[in-house]
Amino acid sequence: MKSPQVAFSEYLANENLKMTPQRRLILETMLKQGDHVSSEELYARVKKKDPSIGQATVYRTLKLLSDSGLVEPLDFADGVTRYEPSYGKEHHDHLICEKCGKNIEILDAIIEHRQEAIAKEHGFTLNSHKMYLYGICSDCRKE
Amino acid sequence: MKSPQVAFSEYLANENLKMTPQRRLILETMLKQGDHVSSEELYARVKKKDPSIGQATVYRTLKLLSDSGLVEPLDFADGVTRYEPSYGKEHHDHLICEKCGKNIEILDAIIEHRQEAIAKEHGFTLNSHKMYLYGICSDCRKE
DNA sequence: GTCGTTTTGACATTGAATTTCGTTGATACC
DNA sequence: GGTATCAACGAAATTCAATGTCAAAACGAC
Ligand SMILES: [Mn+2]
Ligand SMILES: [Mn+2]
Ligand SMILES: [Zn+2]
Ligand SMILES: [Zn+2]
Repeated sequence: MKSPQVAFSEYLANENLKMTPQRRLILETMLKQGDHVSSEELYARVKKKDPSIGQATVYRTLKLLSDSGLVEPLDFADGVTRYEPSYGKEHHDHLICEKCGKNIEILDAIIEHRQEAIAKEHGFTLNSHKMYLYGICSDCRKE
Repeated sequence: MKSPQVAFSEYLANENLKMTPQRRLILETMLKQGDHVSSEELYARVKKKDPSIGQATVYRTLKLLSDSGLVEPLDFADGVTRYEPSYGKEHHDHLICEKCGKNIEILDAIIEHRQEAIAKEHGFTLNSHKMYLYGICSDCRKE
């Protein structure tokens, strides 16, 4: 399997776009950062390495990373779009505590299978899905 | 089962809020309109009946209707929050064509059951969930 | 009627995300 | 080397849904 960096370079080349130091740094930071980062949060982190970078570039690059499938946009309903590295990673959904924000990654074969079946029943080819479960975790329930 | 109008009045009374002509009209229009309306769209429709109404009132009333459980906010990822009447209606999720926007309401007992089970496995009490399936419908695939 | 509270509509403000625009920087060709 | 071309950049302006502010109006209690 190609490295994310190579996959991104190939995507850019394919779209007649260029790999740049900024794009490289943003991808690098995103991969290190791990999960569920907002554009603002990523911008702050990137700025430490390269204070001259603009936040429009971070927004623009996150869009490129989404389009290329390297990164997945998430909607935890907290007012900002968050992202997680998705290249080479198994798909998963999220179980979120509405009180403390705790976020558990879940994957259920039965659900995934039913989603495909439902789409097929209605004549759809399924491209993607979003599923978020919202509740209260055991820690928060104790209080 | 109470009518939505009565249920809303009772909710308002319970919260020490008042039923007003504007709130009545907005609820009435929402119920007639049916499914998947944005606040702007609803505002346009309401304005025809009462041109003096302000759109802040529509936003405010939609919030009340959400809080009271009469209406459900939806996120079809098109940049605006949409709403549908939910009082007395069975919960459902959505299967959306990414090309033509066709929107099919779905409900799968197996999925709903698994969602509960997953939450329980992780010690969560499940409050709600969002599930959207995105794909291409058969009509759009023909072209 | 008066008083006190809630609601309203007009308007201003917020904040994430996008767009604009002049400059920078890489690549290609000579 | 020089220079023409064009994508990409950073700063700032703009967009747009949604929320907040505020003075006036409506309502209810008395
Ligand atoms: Mn995740
Ligand atoms: Mn629906
Ligand atoms: Zn919690
Ligand atoms: Zn379609």
